[in-house]
Amino acid sequence: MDKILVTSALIYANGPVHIGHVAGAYLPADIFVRFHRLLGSDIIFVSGTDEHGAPVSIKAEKEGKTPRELVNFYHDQIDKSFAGLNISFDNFSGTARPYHHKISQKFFKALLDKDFVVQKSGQQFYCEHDQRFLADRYVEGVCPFCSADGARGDQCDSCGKLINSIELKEPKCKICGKTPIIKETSHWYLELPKFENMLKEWLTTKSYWKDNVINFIMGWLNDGLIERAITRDIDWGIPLPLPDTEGKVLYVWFDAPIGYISSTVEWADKIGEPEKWKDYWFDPDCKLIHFIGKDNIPFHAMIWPAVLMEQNDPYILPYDIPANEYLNIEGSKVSTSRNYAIWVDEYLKYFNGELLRYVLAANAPETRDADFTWQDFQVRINNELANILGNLANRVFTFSIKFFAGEITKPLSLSVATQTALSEAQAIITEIEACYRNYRVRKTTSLIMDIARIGNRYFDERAPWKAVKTDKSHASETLYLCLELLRMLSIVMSPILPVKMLQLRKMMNLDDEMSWKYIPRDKTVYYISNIETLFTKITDEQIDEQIQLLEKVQPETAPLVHKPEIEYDDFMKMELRIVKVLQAEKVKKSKKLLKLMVKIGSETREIVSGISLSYSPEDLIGKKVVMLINLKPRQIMGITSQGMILAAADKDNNLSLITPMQDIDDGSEVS
RNA sequence: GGCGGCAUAGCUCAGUUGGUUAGAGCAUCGGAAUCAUAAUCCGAGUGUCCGGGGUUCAAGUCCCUGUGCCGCUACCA
Repeated sequence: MDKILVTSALIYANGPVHIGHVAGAYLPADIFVRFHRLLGSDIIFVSGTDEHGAPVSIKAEKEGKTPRELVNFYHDQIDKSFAGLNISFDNFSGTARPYHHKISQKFFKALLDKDFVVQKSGQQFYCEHDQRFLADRYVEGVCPFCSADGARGDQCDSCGKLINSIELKEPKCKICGKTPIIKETSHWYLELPKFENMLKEWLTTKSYWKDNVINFIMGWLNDGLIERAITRDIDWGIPLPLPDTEGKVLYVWFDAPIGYISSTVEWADKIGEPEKWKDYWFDPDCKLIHFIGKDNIPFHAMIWPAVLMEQNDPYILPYDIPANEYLNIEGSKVSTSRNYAIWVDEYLKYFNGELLRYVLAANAPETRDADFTWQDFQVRINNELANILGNLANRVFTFSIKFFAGEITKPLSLSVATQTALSEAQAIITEIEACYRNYRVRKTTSLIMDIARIGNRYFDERAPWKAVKTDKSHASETLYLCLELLRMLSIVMSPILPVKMLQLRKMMNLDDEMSWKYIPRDKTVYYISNIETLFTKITDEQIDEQIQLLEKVQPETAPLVHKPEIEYDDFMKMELRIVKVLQAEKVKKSKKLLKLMVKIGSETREIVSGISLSYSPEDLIGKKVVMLINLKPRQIMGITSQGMILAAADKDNNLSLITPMQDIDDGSEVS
């Protein structure tokens, strides 16, 4: 018997769940787990919310809550969303709980004692007013690269560039708004280079992994690994288990995967067998399987195994990491910051969770990004679930009741047509089993529908509505086989539609106990009663409503971060002029840069501008734009840039050059 | 610029280690049937498998190259 420990990626507890999360990490895991429960495998399924880190603190402060209150709020909301989708975790924990703190500290200590974690000092912003070090995201200022406003300490949203936070210009503390100072601090680093060979060797045993996972990791390994800081200076996190380290916590990406363990420990406690978690985590025959989205590959396939390798306890390493791709919505990428997503709690206000399970299973992003459209949702529900499957059940049930009082017994012998239909179905079921094992949910779904199609075809060919008038046993046999198919379907499809399949079984007076091995066990008599519609159709109006909701989504207008007031003289220091673009060409070996020759009245100058993604050289030649003339020249890709062209950038970094409304001579000053 | 991925029917996608005439569902068209949620079933058509070259008896599949899109990464305002 297989022993399996399944995890779904911990979800960040600063917002709700969207269907992309579900399609990538939760539904495939749940289907896999439910299938293995049918097989009788010894399997448990854990996950939880990732609750630490600066984004939680910042959001909590904005909403006037404590981090714990915020995290609890979202934990509950997320929990409800998963319940609405019938995701059957054995335990769904959170990383702010004592279990997790204890274990994470132990992990850190083990690595520290073995010198895989080392302390190093460096410089960081410190706010004297708030008396604490400021994590990257707690500092905002002017980007040192693009001079955009509102860049965070770790990254500038405007140019997308990663920033070494102390290089941020005009830094401001995000809590009090005051200017922080630079102060010496120290952090602990995970020495990943020491793991390089071990990881490479380990990965060679993973030939059965999905290509996307292996390729991604080998790319990183071949580039060489670098040490990474695993501590931060904030107060919302797991304190370091060391003396004199007040204000230092473990960085989320270090502690998050440990959440799988602490969730298992919590589960063992809940069932009253506190040591039971070791049966999984310490058993070399237990298969540890992480379901994640592709953005999580480096952590799960590299850092996490490295951390596990050097523990004092005999932890198992991941057996498989079936990472899924992304789910787009109506052809566009999900963007949580722009609120372009289908949130599960919203979805559940309109439709049954089982319907989403079906559509996401049928269109799972297994090998590449998939596209979710509401129209496809409607077609799949109406055409496949309602018409093919639901209607098969309905026509068989109503017929049975109408002509046989709902009682159908097994015939003494089966005709050739019946045997053929049966063996076709059995062949498909064998295939389905293999697909479930290999996480091929998409294929599984279509195979299941094929069984229902066999039922419909067989029913039509046998025409029981005619036979019932002349040969009742012929009609009865037809119904019997269809009921058998429905019974098999109720088992085979239960990992995908657990609740609907129970509902189906109830109408057939079958009990809730299901097992894969029961599939071939035919019933001698069926009693049909209390039939109801399994799947109702979705109307065009309902779909239009959803599409409109999606289109209505307004970009969340983030609060503006203002710079300090300046004097008129400060402004007048800038020499802004209209210039005419004479020449423009792409800078070789660069993706974003254009080299421009511009005319400023009597002068011409050469400048480099990072606008290539929004403008091609032909767009620019002859155009008049605004330029900052007296910016200190700078060498960029071997070219001296003597100034800066002004352009506005939106959230997605689409650029728009500033041009004069009416034609005006180049060289004209702007003020 | 480097690394990786993707490109197949009107749409969404399958195509296993190269091997008959490249498939499914949806949509479209024609027909059958009337038990059923107007549901079902049968039949039909549709393809420069992104372009170009190569290896092979044989290429959607392997190699090279070009184009387009995506991701990571580098330079960068």
